[in-house]
Amino acid sequence: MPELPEVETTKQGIEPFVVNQVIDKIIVRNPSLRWPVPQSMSCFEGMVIKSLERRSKYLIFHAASGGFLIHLGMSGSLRICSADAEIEKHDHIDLVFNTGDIVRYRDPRRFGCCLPFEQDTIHPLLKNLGPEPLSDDFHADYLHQRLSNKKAAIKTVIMDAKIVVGVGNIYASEALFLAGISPKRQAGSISLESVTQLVAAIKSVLEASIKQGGTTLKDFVRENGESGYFQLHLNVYGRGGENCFRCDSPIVQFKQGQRSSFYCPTCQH
DNA sequence: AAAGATGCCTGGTAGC
DNA sequence: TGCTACCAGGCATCTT
Repeated sequence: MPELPEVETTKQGIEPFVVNQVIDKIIVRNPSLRWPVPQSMSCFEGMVIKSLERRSKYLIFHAASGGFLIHLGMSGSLRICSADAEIEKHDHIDLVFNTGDIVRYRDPRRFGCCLPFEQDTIHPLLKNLGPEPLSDDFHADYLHQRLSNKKAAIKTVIMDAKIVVGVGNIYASEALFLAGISPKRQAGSISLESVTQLVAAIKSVLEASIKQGGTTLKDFVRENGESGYFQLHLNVYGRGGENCFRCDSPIVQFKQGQRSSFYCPTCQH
């Protein structure tokens, strides 16, 4: 699953092949993504890509006029191909550059999207997003203020993109473990001191993961975008029934909303 | 009205 | 070998 670190890794991987390059052709083999890929994507043919930006888990291609955004959903990837590369089953979109390089979008589950926006507009999907977790705008006072009076469980709140972007299911569980906070805790009940630890934990988990992504950057450009959180040392995620590395008591798995949560009842309160 | 809870899209994989 | 259950991100659409 591309989480924020994977999207950042992808951005860095394709950037040299994209920025200041001209798109010759956009081939849409299957427009049935989360939302249909509009015909109007062809308007970018002949245009130069001026910059590439990541916001939350969106990649934003800024063209000479307007641009488009790509979300990788949960199974999407972008990779650099040459013209003779074999097209595989789930390769839905090609951005063919006049250098001969192709940015190929693959997404088996088609939960992702590719949507254009007009010059000087912000796409509705990018409005109302909270701060980037690794930016200075995401700090303890901010989060503590946003949590105040919230009755929902802390885990669901930190996964809410209006509060902070890019904290997926895996990182939410891991960060709460590092901060010693139970995922069930009512968000508004958490002290500023604990929130401070939580903010630090979110940043460190994401930073560690981006570092991991960096190690696979070369492989990514060569062929596959498989880079991974799975290389991370996971303390609780996916470890239901196994023993806590810190206290040796069993990790508990349960459902929060529709999602699996993992925590150590001894270490997290 | 705002906040919280639920639904939905899809295909790979684990388990039998 | 084939089947079913399960999982996941995040927006849309309900409830309360």
